[in-house]
Amino acid sequence: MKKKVVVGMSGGVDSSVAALLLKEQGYEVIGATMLFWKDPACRILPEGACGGEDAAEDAGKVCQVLGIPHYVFDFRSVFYDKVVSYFIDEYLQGRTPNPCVVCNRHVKWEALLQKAMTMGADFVATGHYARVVRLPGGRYSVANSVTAGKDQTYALFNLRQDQLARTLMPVGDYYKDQVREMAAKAGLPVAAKAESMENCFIPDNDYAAFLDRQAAGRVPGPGRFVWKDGRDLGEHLGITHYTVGQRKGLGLAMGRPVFVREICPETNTVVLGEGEDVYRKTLTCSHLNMMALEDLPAGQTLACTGKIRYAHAGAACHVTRTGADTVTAVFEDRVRAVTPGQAAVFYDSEGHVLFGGFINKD
RNA sequence: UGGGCUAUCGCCAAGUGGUAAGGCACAGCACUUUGACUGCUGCAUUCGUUGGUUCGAAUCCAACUAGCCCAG
Repeated sequence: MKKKVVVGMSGGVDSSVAALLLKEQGYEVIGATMLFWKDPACRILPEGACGGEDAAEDAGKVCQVLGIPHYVFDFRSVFYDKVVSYFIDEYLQGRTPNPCVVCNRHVKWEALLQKAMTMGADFVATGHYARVVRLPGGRYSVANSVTAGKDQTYALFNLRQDQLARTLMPVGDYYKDQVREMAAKAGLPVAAKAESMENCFIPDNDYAAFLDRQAAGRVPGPGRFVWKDGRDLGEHLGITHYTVGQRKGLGLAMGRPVFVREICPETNTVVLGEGEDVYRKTLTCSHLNMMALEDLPAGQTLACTGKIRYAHAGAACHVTRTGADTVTAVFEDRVRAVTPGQAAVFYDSEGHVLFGGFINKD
């Protein structure tokens, strides 16, 4: 009997080709588009934004061409509870969230997987350029596909073992150009579609305005910009407008570039410094999720590569278990803008995700 | 209202007779399944105002205006 797989389809090329490949591989494929967000205040979603209505429309067309069924799942309320509210809370606490990581864990691989199971599916699939690998010890991990110009494993670090066991990423072995080619050859209407980018639920990318709308009354107002030595530099728009390492948008003419070094929600203050001041050698993180590594016993130190943001090449470091749910990483060379709220993901020399967590302010 | 100093893009600031550097800020684009970082491009026909000298002035002269400092 054919294995059944539900493919999360955003209406983009990658997930469309994922469906195509699975079909060719002999799976019984079901297309599924998830509705995440619909903001009545902004009806225009950019090309490729996930979770909008035109996403469903495009995905539907692709499914028609492929001759597979297409479902639309309304995940807007889970998405709000798990992703949007997390996003808001983090900003209100002066942290910088990564909604994609959280969405993957709690929506794409939780709500969707559940739905797929109730439909009798064996797997869930996506269009990520990554590979799910089963290690000799039996554990699952993800690795960057060698063909990927960019790494997508960072955003997947938070997936659980049982989720990975039921995950397929069929485009993980191809180059982007090949994927577009396959899409074109199969006559998929989305072959030439632009890459999706930026936050899918804030199409205009104006975070601060989004927070003002969504968390009206809870957003801390203007506060003070303070130099690293405590000197007052003027008024800021509110801590939700800034993130560690930020240079642009401060509105301060200091004669040279200055950067956000720290955000202090307790005092509603944003601490600034020179570019140099934003480098650090250590970080601690919590809310750990173990992947290739089953556990890191207390006190034990592990040499690995750490990434502290999506587009980070990775840097050599040593991590040590310092608490029940905390780990400290010491980098060989200082890393720029360690930002509370962002994920820290650790890899072995093969590029497998060992584990990861969320960076703390310390 | 005695004396001195200063007035160049939103901020800082080059320029001292030959036809407006640069930095910051800001804007746009590129990059990007998060925020950032980064890169590229743009950004004073005009130098407090009004006259004068000169072939030619932001640069010299005069008056005026504004701010700062020192005096009584």
